[in-house]
Amino acid sequence: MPDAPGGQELDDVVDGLLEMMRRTHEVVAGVAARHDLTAQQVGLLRLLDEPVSMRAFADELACDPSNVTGLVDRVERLGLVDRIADADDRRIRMLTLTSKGRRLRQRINGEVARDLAAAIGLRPEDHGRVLRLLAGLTPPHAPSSKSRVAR
Amino acid sequence: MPDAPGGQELDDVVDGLLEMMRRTHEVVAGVAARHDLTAQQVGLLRLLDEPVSMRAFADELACDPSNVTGLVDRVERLGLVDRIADADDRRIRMLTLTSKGRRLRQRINGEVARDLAAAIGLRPEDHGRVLRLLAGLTPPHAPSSKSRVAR
DNA sequence: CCCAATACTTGAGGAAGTCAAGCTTTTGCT
DNA sequence: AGCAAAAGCTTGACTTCCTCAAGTATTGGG
Repeated sequence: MPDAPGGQELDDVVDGLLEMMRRTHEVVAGVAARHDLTAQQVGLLRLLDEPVSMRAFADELACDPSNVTGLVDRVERLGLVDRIADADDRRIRMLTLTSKGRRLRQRINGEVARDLAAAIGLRPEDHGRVLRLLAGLTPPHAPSSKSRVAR
Repeated sequence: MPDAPGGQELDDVVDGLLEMMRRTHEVVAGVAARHDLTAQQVGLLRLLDEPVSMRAFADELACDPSNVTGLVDRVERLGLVDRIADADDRRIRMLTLTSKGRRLRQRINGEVARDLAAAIGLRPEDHGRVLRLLAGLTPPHAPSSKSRVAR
């Protein structure tokens, strides 16, 4: 028994979370496919509520900025977002939903919610419990300071 | 107001779940990187407890069999799995962990559990609550202790 | 005024995924 | 038995996602 106390329980929790992650991803990919998008493109739409610079977006995604360039290239080609030049700083391009993008985002958010609830068997009376749990977990998020990550 | 009752709550739950899944994925990717693997390769190791045919594995991953070919090519090159010919049906290749693969799997499972617990602020006294929740949700799978995958 | 840092893009390259087409082996039908 | 269909796997072409290194344009501090 080399396990720390609660090791078996922890393993079960991990298994459950990973299984849930797998299913969640399938749901998102399914909704995406229905609209001829990829899961990442749906993620981008979900994340993009108000305009954001490419840089900030890369930070949010915790990925390289050049990745965002490609991501945005593709959704821009679909007419879902625009790169709007910032008046004060001409280096900056603000990602902005087009009206088409805004409409699609709305629609997709609804479908994700519906399908996810169905996929994991989430019933309205569970909402409170899940919310309380999620609030209790996942504390480590920065208050608001721009955390600059030395890499 | 096209929203169903509880729509706002549902949206919050969905946001929270997706955020949690994002973090979970980061943890897995982090552990993977530490061992010069990709997140999918870690997923493969986690999933591969006992030998399984390529076909069955593709089903488990809900992906095209040709994808499994590539996936396995790469971990095989690393000496983590073998393709073992089935004696009864020579079309079938059984994916099997090498001893090196088995050792690494053990190690990685531990690290994922540790890092995931840290990343979402999971404390031992939460295990029960989370387990109950995960069991209550995600109905479409066998009740499980050691999940029997009879297919 | 200059040069260092910032914001973004480009290009090369790998991993992961899909589809269509192929090969080998098994199975089912008559 | 014999043969066609189906099953299991691989290959090749193609896309997306992702990283790193390098390049361009813009800004801002000394």
